[in-house]
Amino acid sequence: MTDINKDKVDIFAVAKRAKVSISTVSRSFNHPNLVNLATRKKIDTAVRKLGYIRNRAAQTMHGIRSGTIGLVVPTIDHAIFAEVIQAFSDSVDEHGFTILIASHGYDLEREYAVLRKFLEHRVDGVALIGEDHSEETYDLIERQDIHAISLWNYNEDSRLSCVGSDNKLAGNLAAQHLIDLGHLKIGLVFPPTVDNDRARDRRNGAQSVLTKGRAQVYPQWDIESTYSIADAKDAALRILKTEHRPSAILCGNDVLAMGVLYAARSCNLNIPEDLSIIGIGDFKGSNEVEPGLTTIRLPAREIGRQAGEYLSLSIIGKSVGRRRVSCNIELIIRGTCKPNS
Amino acid sequence: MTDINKDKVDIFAVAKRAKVSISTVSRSFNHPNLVNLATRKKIDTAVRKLGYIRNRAAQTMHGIRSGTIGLVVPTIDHAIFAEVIQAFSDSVDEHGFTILIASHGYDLEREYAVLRKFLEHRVDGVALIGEDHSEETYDLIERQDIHAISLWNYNEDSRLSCVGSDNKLAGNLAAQHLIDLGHLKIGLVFPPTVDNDRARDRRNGAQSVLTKGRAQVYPQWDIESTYSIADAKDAALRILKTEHRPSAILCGNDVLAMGVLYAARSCNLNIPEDLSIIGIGDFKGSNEVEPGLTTIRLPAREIGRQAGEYLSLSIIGKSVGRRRVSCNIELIIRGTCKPNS
DNA sequence: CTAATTTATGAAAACATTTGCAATACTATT
DNA sequence: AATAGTATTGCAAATGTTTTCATAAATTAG
Repeated sequence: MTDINKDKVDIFAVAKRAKVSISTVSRSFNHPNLVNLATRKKIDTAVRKLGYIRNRAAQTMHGIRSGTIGLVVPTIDHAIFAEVIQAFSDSVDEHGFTILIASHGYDLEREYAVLRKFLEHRVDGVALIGEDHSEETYDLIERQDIHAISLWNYNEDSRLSCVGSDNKLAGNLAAQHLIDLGHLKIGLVFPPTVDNDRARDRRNGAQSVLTKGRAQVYPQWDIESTYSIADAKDAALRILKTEHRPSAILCGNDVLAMGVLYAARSCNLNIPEDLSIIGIGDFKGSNEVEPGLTTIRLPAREIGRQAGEYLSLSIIGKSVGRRRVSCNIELIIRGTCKPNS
Repeated sequence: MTDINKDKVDIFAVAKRAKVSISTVSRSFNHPNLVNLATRKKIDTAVRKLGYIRNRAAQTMHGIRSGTIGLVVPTIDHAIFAEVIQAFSDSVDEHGFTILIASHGYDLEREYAVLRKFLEHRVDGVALIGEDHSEETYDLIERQDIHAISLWNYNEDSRLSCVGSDNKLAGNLAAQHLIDLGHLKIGLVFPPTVDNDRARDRRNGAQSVLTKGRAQVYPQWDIESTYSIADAKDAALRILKTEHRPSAILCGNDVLAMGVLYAARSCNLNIPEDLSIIGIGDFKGSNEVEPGLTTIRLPAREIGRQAGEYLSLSIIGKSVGRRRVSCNIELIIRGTCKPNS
């Protein structure tokens, strides 16, 4: 077999084998134009024979970028975050970055801990979801002066650069659609809003329009459900089984809306004849359910892509300063809402 | 404010401020029992005041583990991989590892490139999905002698350690269930099987049972669909619209089954009266759809968790050698299949 | 044919740590 | 009080690179 020098395949081994100095080897990687083609070839074959792989840790020590970006999400296992993560990852990948990822399960203390860990790894930048973070977290980011960006929510007063959509507006639009259709008895299914600005904004946005529109939201129609179809279905069953039920239900996101839809079906209610349902998000599958889910589309992939792009450029130095990008949202009318009769 | 020495908060700065040598500072982190409590406290306050964060890159250069594990997946944006990733991440996190993640979009060349990149970052271990990898990839893993594990598929002859389920058996079980119910005209909706051993195994598993059971699978009922509800729905519509349609459809995974379910609904077919549907996976929501999806449960979280645990231990040195873990699968009977009349 | 460039290479310092070894100070034992 | 041990600390070498500076060789110009 090729003689792999089992012990220590470092730049010295390569240099020795190629009969040049380590400086030349290093140069042939970093500034190939400064080294003679012939020697470069010698080095190349040595690298190949030895199976040498550069050590980024050693490079990082020279102030050279680590080539990593830390991404902290509440949870990976969400239809919606998965989509953002994918787009973000693809986008930074194009600039040569690799992502370190960790989830904190909606626990801001853990988020802080994760961020610290990332900084130990000397990530070149970090991306967080939303704007609810502990003061310690914001402090750390500012003190360490690290490139940072907040994804998913847009806020013109954001403390960090942000790329996202206006979740309050999303709530507004959803509620307005129901009001426009003449619904006045409206149920609400939302996830917990503590430490979750996105959900909070949507909820507030919806509430304010409903109040203005003189809609009724009886407390027993106002239900909290974790992000899970199963939970939402259970929650919805509680609303729907009361004899006095709303004519429409507004959901904090499409997964919850799916749960409500299934709950309705299991109660033998026809959608949208007996109940209108509107979601927020426009997740995969929302278009395909029968009937198609009426919802507010949030451009997840677009947000991930733009955030990755901006953060990369900002690290590379081609873009500077804070920036706030608002990604458009829109009402997608499908089959789960109809005018109230 | 606290005086953060903007330029260079390294171990020297801490040492200086705490009036000790850098060795002592280093020791107080790595072997706290070797340093006096009083000095440890001095160091601690210095660290706090300066906002010092250790540099793992520098540590890594001493043969100390980097504390990272590379996870290479075909795509992050899949209900099922998201779940595995989450469980894997949580599991390795408990041992202090952080994951580097990248997707290759079912392109094995890219997978190899990603693996190389991970090795440059000196990950302590890598996890790959399935067993279809390029020879180069396997080669690299063996040559670099890095801790590696393959997730998701179980195979007693696997080249790497593996934690997963027997996908062939999953196919067997699904097909057998349909045969047991008396179905003989069966449609198939599967994802592309090139470079995807999981899908291939399921398909082969299903086929062999169907053949043995003398079921008919006309070519026009044997459809390929990418992993997407939308695609699967379209594909299914093509099968269902022919006058001569199967009495049951077996799907390569639950997402595809969902698509088929919606397609059936949009054709006004009653499930399971007019058509039986069986999936593989038991994803989130499969239980909640109406009717609940009959499927083969693959324990995604369990696989992720066990893989993370095993890989961590193997890196830490508490476990050695190849190991193959088979996670149980089971038929989950819900509402989408009924005996053929 | 010599001087002035340009091209190609190597030596050594720098990067931020860890750790083996040696030195010092303190405590317990006889 | 002297000896042996133990606890605590510092010095300096080592880790795997990159990069500055210096030097040597090759090329071009005059």
